[in-house]
Amino acid sequence: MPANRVTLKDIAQQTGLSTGTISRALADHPDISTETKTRVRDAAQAMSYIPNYRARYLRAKHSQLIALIVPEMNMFFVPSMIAGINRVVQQNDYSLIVFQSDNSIVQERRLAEYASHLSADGVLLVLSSETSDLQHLEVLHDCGIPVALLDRTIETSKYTTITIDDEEAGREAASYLMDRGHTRIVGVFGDQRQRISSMRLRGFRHAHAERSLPLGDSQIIRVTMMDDLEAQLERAFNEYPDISAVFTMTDDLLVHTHHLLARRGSRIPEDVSLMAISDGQAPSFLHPNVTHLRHSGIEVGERTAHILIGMIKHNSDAMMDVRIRTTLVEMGSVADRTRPTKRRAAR
Amino acid sequence: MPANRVTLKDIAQQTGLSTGTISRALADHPDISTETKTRVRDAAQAMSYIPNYRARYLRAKHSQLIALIVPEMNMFFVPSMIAGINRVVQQNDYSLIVFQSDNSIVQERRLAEYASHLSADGVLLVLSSETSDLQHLEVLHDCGIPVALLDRTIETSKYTTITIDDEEAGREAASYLMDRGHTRIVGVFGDQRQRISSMRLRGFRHAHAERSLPLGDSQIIRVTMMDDLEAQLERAFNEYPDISAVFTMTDDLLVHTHHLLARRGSRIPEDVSLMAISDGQAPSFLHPNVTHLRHSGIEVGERTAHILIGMIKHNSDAMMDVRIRTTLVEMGSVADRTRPTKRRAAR
DNA sequence: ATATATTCCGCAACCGATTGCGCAACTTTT
DNA sequence: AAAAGTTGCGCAATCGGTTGCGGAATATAT
Repeated sequence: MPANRVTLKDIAQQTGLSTGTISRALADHPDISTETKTRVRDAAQAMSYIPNYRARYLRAKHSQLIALIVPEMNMFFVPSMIAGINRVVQQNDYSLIVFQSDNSIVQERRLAEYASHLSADGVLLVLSSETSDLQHLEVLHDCGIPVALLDRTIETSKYTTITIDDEEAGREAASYLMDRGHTRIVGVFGDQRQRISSMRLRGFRHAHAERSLPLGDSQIIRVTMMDDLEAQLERAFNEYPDISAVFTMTDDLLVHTHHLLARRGSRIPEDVSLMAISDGQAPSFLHPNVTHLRHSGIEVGERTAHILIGMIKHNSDAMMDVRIRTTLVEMGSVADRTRPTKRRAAR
Repeated sequence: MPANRVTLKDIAQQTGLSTGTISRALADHPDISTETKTRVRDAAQAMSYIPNYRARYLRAKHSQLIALIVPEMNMFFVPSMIAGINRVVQQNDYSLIVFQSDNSIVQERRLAEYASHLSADGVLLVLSSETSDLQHLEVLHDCGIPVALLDRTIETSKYTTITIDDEEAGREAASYLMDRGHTRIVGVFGDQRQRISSMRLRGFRHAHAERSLPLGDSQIIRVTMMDDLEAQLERAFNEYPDISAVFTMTDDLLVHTHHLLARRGSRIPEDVSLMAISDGQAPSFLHPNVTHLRHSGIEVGERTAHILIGMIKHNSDAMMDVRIRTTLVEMGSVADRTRPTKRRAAR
């Protein structure tokens, strides 16, 4: 049953007033007497009136809608990021509409257009892995819809971006390990076409250069297909018997690497130390807990949402480039090789 | 810059036609000549026209919008469920709008109302843990908006529900362990106010009853705060030294339990076997991989979306109760105690 | 050449709510 | 008691499309 919705007109008929009056009464407009207001409100209640936002926002230029486009619903990071965004969005009386691009630029374009069709007030975008330029976002720019890119992005001077300080995180992770006497470290990185990967790798390289440590090709693992990881790890361990630590760039890579290390019988941290960049969830349920540079998905989400809403409210077109720093969380997956005895103190 | 959007009227002015003609031309209406159509399309293209869906759907009674309300963005299950929903939704030219209730019934009510304000064509709902009755959904029912409850739900004869066959899964898990000689099993369950928890526990109990196996109170762990888990586990192991297996009801509980078992030095499966109900992600990156009864989040999402869209299309008010069966995935975390030698074959 | 049928497009109402303007009725001022 | 000011509400335009109906221009039939 379609159950045709009650409209202002229906209430008007019922109460013998005009739709304009009903509208104002419901909106608590000062022009309407208190008496009428309560009468209207009661009638609306009784008839179970439901406002039609599509109609309302047809006149207004805003829709109170913020669109988020993510490449995939990864189990790591994305959920907490969405949670963060959602909180801020709801606090500011917006609604979040989530789209998934399936890592396809075609989809991404389609969704960006769709967001404009819905007249979203702003768009949050985590770029798909296929995306190498931002032309398809001009639709939004043309409509005057503010856009903020977060997490996975590419170089741009046009759009506001909010990212982890990826290069620094990569450098810090490697340095942390080096400080503890690890000189041969395997780095596990993602697809190099993504800025997040190349930057973290750059930092990793940088740390080696700073200390003039050699860095062999096989020490750097670039994972495009997760299936390749095992073979590449084996190759690295074969080529460099002195490997004492592994660094993984993301949670995804961490859990897989952790599993492969366990399978090959490497004890952590006795045989090999492990370190990651993570939001802290995966490290805390792996055993032993994994020392990592933490970036909170919630924080990234919240800050991004704040920034976007700021752009909407102030109609600002200014471009920002926000880098969020990571914090070190030591959890016992890294052995200190500078000290002769490496037994961990019992607590 | 607001950059006032191009409307049909603008194109009409530009081309010297009427808005009605523009609308029909863009919609490929047979009344319009091919020549005019191309002329209009070119003009629209040149002026970078963006249709306004709010206006379009103001007349139509449908919005092509499906709302999903989840209690939280759990890292397990929810992401894959959303992915499944999203795929079907997009395939059918709907858009998915995701809301998060933060496990609060107040939020849930608010969001249900909001969905009606947006005139969503359908609502998908994973109940919050606070929800004990479904009164707050009547808004939707009154508007004729079809609703489907999935995953976490409560008993209802009014709304369509799509769930895992929870009781059967609990029974099967326990039976599987018993078949392998485990007679003292610890079951780790969630909040008993949730149907999903009580049902899985019921199945667990049922399996014990079937074989007339004793089931002590401490064998059943009910986790409301994750912090309590460790103490309860310890108590169980102290009280029943013959515990040989642990069953966890969800991924969440699995990873925490796995971590606690590792910390207390229990080897899996030599010392204690481990089994779960899961969508298969967590079991595959824990070591050893965990044998589990698998329920695909994607499948749940897809089937639910299909059902809801069916309800929308056929304007059906019929209530369904769909149970999705789980499938056993053996991965080596369960030892067979019925055989004298328990060494696993090397591959 | 007149009548009938097509083709192609414009007119205008409509969806549901918002809002500027105007006006009657009532109150207050002089 | 007439003028001025308030109060409370209705009228009607408007947002941006969609669509039934009608009608002019052209093509086809008689």
